[in-house]
Amino acid sequence: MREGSRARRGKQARAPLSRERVIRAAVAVADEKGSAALTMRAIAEPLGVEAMSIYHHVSGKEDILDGMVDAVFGEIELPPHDTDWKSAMRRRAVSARAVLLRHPWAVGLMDSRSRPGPATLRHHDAVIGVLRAGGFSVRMAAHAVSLIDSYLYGFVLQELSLPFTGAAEQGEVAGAILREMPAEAYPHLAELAAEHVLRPGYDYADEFAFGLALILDGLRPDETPGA
Amino acid sequence: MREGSRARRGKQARAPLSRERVIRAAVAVADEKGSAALTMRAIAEPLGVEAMSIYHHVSGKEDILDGMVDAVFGEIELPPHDTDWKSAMRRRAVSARAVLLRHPWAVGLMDSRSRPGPATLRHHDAVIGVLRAGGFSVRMAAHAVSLIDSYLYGFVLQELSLPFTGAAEQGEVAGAILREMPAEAYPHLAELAAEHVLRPGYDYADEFAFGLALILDGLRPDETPGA
DNA sequence: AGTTTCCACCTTACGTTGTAAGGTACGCTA
DNA sequence: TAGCGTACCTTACAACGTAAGGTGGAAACT
Repeated sequence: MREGSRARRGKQARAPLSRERVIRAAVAVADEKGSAALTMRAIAEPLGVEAMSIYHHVSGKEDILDGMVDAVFGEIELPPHDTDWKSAMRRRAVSARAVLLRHPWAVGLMDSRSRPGPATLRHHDAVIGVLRAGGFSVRMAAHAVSLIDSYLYGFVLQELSLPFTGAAEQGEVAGAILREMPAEAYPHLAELAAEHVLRPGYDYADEFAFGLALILDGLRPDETPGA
Repeated sequence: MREGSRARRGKQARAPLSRERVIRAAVAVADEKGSAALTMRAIAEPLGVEAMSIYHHVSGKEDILDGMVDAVFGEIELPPHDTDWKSAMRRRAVSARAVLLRHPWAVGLMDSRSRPGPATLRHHDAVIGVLRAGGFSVRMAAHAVSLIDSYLYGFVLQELSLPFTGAAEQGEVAGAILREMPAEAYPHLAELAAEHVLRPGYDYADEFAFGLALILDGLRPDETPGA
């Protein structure tokens, strides 16, 4: 029995590490310095600790990455239960996109990381739950989750691979790329850039709502006949 | 004038390197050993060359990664011009998915890589071209491309993050995960697993067609009114 | 022909990475 | 007081990307 052994009176030493504190620090480093700067030494430093000390609380870097992905899922707003499934799915998707943009390294980590954490499982469980409550069959709920999440992750992936983030910058960079791109070789790309992307007010982020609406309107709780 | 200086008669030495040969070798290494094993030394070895020699033909590893992504786009079948836009888009998407599964590292490289190569540009140009020919306005074509590609990349991303690849393995691993997952904590997940994913004959790959059909059926060439 | 240039590749070396192995100091229990 | 566990540190190593400079033979000029 060693209950209460956590008590830590007097001698105000540095708070002890924990898996959670390590992962939180890792998320902060990745957010601020980028995922390439996410080294064990960089994680340890803001914790006031040497790199090797981390290994007493996580099993290795892979473990940290798993934890980071789960932490991100924990930030995503669960779909609300007090509306129709469509509004709930939309809210969840919008929240998820915001979170994934706030942690740009997250989508990149998602492939290669196949062991979901508790927050991830709870998240998916809630999403399926809302669909089931909305009248979706198990099979249709599976279809819907796959479709919505594919769109979500793919959209963010594309958004992140654009060489800019704000609508302001957008025109500049796109214009520069377009300039060094032979317009006669790629006429449709050139047309799309000139008449759409480079127009003032264009923001790729606006595309998200279009696709999401199309998908949600296409989904229906009742099994599609003959499928 | 040094035309013809490429002539290389007699003395059958090792064929000289080139950016293209380096990139091809890199693709082969990533395909066979995984993207983690994609080191300069690993790329050099099958070329019969030391790592540093590569730097005479590419500017660095980033350059190789850019080239690899472009090579992957080059493998994707361009949408055919001799059918309706919907069939063409479907064929292209199916081909793209096959290629991305053949090179599992490609989706992961796509974010972080923002300078598109010629094959990538030609690919996108052809896709937009088919949509325009099908009656899509520039604006609607942009919507459609964004939507379809988001779904495509996102679907493959999810497919790759599954800890298995064949339908056979699928049941086993999913069953194992489910066993160590408290069913009462994630009831909907458990239900979905038990009644859908673990059923014989289930294959996540089949989901692709469902979402793609829904998206393509939701798209229409004519501008949506009021948008 | 002799000389020079140059190109393709190699050697060596450096700083950084993840992490294995083992050391050290403090506080709890006996 | 003795012993031990916990929590952190030190040192060390193989492998990474790549900077800097070397080498040797074929091509190009005189």
